[in-house]
Amino acid sequence: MIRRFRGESLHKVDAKGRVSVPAAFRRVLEEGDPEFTGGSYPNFVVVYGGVRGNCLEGYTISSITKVDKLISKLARFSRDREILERFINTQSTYMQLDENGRIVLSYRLKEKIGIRDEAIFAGMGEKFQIWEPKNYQNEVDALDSAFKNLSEDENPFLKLDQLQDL
Amino acid sequence: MIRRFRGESLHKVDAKGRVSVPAAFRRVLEEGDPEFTGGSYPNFVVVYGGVRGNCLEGYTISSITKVDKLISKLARFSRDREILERFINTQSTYMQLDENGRIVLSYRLKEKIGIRDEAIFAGMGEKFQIWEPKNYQNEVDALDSAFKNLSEDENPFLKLDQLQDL
DNA sequence: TAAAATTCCATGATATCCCATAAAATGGCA
DNA sequence: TGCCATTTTATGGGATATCATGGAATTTTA
Repeated sequence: MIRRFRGESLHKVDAKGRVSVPAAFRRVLEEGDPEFTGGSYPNFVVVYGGVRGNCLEGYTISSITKVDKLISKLARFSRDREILERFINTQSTYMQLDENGRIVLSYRLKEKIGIRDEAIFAGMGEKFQIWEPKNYQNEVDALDSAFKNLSEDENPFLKLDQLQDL
Repeated sequence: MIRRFRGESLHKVDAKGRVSVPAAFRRVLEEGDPEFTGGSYPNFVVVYGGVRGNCLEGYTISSITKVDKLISKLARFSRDREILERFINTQSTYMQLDENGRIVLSYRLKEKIGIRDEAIFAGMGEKFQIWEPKNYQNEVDALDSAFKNLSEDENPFLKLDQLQDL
């Protein structure tokens, strides 16, 4: 089975910025790090810039490697490549779980997404997101109402099955 | 794992031009120098000419070697090759980290990119850039607005997914 | 030999490691 | 199926190592 990031949970962020990564997510990070062995702790990548400036996004090594390889196919000095590198490499950082399954959010990262002493982790399949709780609730509400306002043929659930037919 | 240059950080440049290279970048430089051993300090290459005259670009030995090989494929006396060699070979220099993980930016280099007493290091995957902070902010803003003004089918993120299909 | 560059040492700040504990989840097993 | 033993999690505190930076001493070089 290829595990995916699923579920949401709330965690304390202590004075040093340490926060536990949900245990279920750790399993996915371990599977997604080719160099992970029982004795070590998995590496992964956190992207903090990009389209959504209000949350952090965590990627396994193998899924970010896929993205990196695609970017490397673009012409070395092209504007497109520059934009993507800026969003995906410049505005990201490697992280490693510590022995207790935690990571450290630097002051800069906390500030970026408005986190003080609590964080919400949300599974998004191939990636997960880290949100400040209030912002997260707003995001959920916004998505909810956006969905309700869609017409029948805009319904993404229905589009899913159309994709399958191709 | 093949580490890539990720993240951005601000560092002081002292009167002698010394500046710390971000610790995370040092690891990449070490991995990218075939001759690096535990006891030594990694060599790498800084390009100061190139497409953008307003920042320096740092390459690991192995990634600059890739670029060199690409250039070598061009016809020996072609204008293209001459131009590229001028930018990548002539306008570049070898550097080595000192024991504290610093490099020295000569007066000439600092002047070239307008640096006084602070520098921003930005990870760009296979290379990293060194910027004067204000110029860097301008560049980021310019990229941001360039990105925002793109039409749907010009979006480099979406182009990535199309690449995936190839 | 004076200026410039390089090496060596010092230090405060930050990040990392290591241990401790309580709560929760898991797993027998009668 | 109810209870206890064991493991896993979530969280905190203190010790230690690394990092960023400055200054002095030494070497190079022009």
